[in-house]
Amino acid sequence: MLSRRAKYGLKALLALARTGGDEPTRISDLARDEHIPKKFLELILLELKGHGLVASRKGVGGGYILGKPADLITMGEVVRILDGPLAPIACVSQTAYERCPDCPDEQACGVRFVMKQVRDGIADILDNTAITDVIAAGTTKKRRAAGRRS
Amino acid sequence: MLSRRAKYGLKALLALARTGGDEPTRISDLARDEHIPKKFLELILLELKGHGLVASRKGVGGGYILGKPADLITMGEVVRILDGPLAPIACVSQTAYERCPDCPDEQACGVRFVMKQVRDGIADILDNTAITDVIAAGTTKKRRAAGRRS
DNA sequence: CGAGTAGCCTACCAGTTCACTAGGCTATTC
DNA sequence: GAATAGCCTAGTGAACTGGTAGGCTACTCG
Repeated sequence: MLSRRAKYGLKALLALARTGGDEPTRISDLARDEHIPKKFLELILLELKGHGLVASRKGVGGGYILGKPADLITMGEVVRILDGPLAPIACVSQTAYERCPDCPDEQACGVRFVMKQVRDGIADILDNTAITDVIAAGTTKKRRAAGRRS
Repeated sequence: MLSRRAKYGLKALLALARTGGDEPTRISDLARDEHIPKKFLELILLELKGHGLVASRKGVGGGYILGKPADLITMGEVVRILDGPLAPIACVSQTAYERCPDCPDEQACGVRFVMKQVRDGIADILDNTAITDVIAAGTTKKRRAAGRRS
């Protein structure tokens, strides 16, 4: 499950990427346009800033801009920051591996076997989709974006 | 995230499928062998029974057996029963669709666009993997089970 | 310089979910 | 009819979710 935190964070980043320039966007504008509770968004952006995905300027004329090129920000990165590991179960996570206490032989575990495939499938999509890809798909959305991935 | 409920449920079903026959297995045996809290497993099996995935017999010599052929029980079905929809976000769910209140145009939503792919990826794996497939993969696990899916 | 703006930071909170546990009831078998 | 094994309802503590509140700090512009 994608939390609202992650959903809001993704929406905000997409919005920032769409406006493009180095003119910062205020939290309140972002919140209004994307229908996100302002104070909550504040927290989310702060966390994204901590990971360098966005940068901010204070005072009049301040706000947020992207912290690095939009094509270097992947959906996977954002989701991992805001929601933690992509893996449905810790014993198949690349970034937060932890073994199940109740598993005598990990290699023989059927649940793990299947969930590993699921994790790989999710990661394959999210780590290979940058926010630029999403925006591009959006602008050409009427004619079924084919061959989306590199 | 896969809850423990779902994990335990899957493990129990796999165990029941492995023993195969029509000799029922007791909850307490299942719990001991699979390292699952007994009372918790009881609840889980009860729910699976409600959906016909397992059947039970009471009294001496009683216990649980599969409620239908193992090759007709998919991982997706089990996860949906115990954990709800596979979709990471409700607006892309097939079984529990719900529109986001904060989305003016669903077709244009970038988050939805990507999460739809994720949902489809997850469903493709889980709905096409029956518990027999998992067991088969386990017995041949040393030589890299290739071409797993139909 | 100083007023206003806009982000920063800490704290708090209600509601829900998760992972169990308790304990009695009921059906079945021998 | 006693033992067994599943059925069923309830409860519970801890963690997480999705916010809100409110003051502080940095920055800009006149």
